[in-house]
Amino acid sequence: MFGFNNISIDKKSRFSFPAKYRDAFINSNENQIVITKDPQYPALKVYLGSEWDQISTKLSSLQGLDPVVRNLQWTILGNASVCDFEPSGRMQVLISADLKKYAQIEEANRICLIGMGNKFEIWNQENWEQRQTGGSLATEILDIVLPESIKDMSF
Amino acid sequence: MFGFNNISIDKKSRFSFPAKYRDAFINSNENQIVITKDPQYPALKVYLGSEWDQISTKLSSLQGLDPVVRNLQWTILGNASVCDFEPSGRMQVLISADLKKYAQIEEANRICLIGMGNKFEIWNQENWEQRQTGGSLATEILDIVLPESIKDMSF
DNA sequence: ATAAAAAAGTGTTATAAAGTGCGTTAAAAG
DNA sequence: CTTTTAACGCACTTTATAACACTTTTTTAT
Repeated sequence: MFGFNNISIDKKSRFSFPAKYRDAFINSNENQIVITKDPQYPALKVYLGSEWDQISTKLSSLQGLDPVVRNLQWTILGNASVCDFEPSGRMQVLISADLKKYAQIEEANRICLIGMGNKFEIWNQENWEQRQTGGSLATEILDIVLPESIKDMSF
Repeated sequence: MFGFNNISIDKKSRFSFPAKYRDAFINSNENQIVITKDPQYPALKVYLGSEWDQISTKLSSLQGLDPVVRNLQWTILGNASVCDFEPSGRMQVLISADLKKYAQIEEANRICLIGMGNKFEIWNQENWEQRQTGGSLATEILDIVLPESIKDMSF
């Protein structure tokens, strides 16, 4: 599941996955989708249920006294929104007001949905374009020193 | 699969692979083609499905908290367009509006398709000629410091 | 605490746009 | 001259989205 999609969100903050991903969803037997915050950028991560189970299990088992780990746990686990998902249906997902705000897509009625293989990212258009052209974003958090325990995780 | 081809794209932004590559496609049993952005130049990369599987698997497994890695993941994975491909048929492939724009082939109805062995590149004519004659392109991104993890990858 | 009102969430339908398939014409190669 | 290949045009199909209606939950006022 790859590629760039500029799609609309309706008045109730729902978007639909493009139809081209339907077969992949059906084949992987997913019936849940999880949206949460991206820990580094003003963007959202969208995981398939099975992928989320792995990540959340691993992340929540880590040593919670390390402040970097604890921050990741708060950001990723503490903001996750689990949605029932019917791949053979409309593949619609609601974005909560809180997550919209975090990704700065409050007023816009369009989002960029980026397929990254086993997960998706959701960006507001301006931020995505700025990232693509190498521009930096005010809110990005890059210079953290990662503890060994999460260096092998790919969120 | 080598060589230079100047071919047309139709009103719906589709091009067809030249017939001379048909046997090679049939022999390698490909039924998918993936187009994505070239990370350094305003051009597109075209991979065979099997080749893409290798590249995307490796790239998505890398440490996603490293900003250079993440940029490559965005560019290559996040812009990939997977097309069903029937080597015995018309071998037609659609170029998305977004990729057209990136490769600066918006208005033109011709492209240069360059066979590079196991992959192809798509250029707009002027950019290709400028590259061939040693000219530089405004948008090229060459001076990134690559992390060890991707130094052995050939995109 | 209860009822009314408002807000939030879910689902359906209609229409325009985008994508796909295929036949025909034009051009190139043998 | 015949055959193959590339380009074009059209019709059909699928997809995306906006508008609308309905249901559930939350809030507010009595």
